Amino acid sequence: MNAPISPPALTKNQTLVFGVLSEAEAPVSAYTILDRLRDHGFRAPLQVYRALDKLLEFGMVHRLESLNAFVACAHRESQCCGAGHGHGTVAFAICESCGQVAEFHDHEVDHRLEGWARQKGFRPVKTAIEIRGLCSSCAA
Amino acid sequence: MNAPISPPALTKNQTLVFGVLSEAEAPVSAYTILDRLRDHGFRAPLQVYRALDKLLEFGMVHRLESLNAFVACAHRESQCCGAGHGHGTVAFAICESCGQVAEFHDHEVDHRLEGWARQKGFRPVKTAIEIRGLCSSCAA
DNA sequence: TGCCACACGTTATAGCATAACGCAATTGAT
DNA sequence: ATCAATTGCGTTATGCTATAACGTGTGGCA
Repeated sequence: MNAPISPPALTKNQTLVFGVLSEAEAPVSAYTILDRLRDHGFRAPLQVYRALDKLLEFGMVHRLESLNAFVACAHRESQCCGAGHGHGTVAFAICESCGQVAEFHDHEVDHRLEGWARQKGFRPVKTAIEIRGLCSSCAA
Repeated sequence: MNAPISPPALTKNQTLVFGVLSEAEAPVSAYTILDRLRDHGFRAPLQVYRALDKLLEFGMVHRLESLNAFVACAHRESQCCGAGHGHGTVAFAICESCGQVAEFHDHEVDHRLEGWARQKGFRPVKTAIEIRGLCSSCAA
């Protein structure tokens, strides 16, 4: 369930924004994206936010709530969950030293959170799991 | 582990800010807190943020990352985990219709996330789990 | 042709958070 | 008692994040 909308061809702005996120080594804020695209004609925040909205809708990027920043989705064509994706909630581990983000998901966590919701009659729409800390390199 | 610092006597500003959060039925933004305390002499955002920083440190309030807002901690003197608290990560279910927030924790979720971290050598500092959706009343 | 949906561009504004300065009160060791 | 260190406080200014509201252009399609 909760499958992202299938990605149609991207528009020019969407392509540019996705490109910035794909090349980045760490989450990027909307205003940083704007700055990096000034040479491509970007002038206003809305150009970025509108592209981001669509990319989020397509499931191609994630928003990190605790950072107010964005990353390209790291698990396209990926590992588990059988055909395609449509995995459950994605969790993020964010290194506060080097900024790198690891993306993963865990069925058991999903089940537990779903179980709580079912029991309480809460209908989940979107779940954020973000672990801030130090990655193995930085914790050494 | 991760026990909040024991709460010393609160200062005047901390008491006022905590009062606003305690009486609120839903998360409150820093600027809303400011507005509600203008009659008590609050004039600037920093008065609020400084009090919030301390209350967060004492474990008396939580910040909701996906909302940029704050709530009083709902599980003082509480249910599980044996003596006192010192529970693990707290999760929030946030109703996007009525704004109410339910606070809970789940050991199994904690264990799974800790397990992932241990396996990856990631050292967690603070974890946010926020489920946005509709509460049972609003989903009806 | 006329309508609709959608992306886009621009200006303005709203909302969230902190830097940097200086003063006042408290504590606590000498 | 006094000095120094710490902590909270107040103020001004600034920066970062996000959206409202308006108008233009383009492509599909009855």
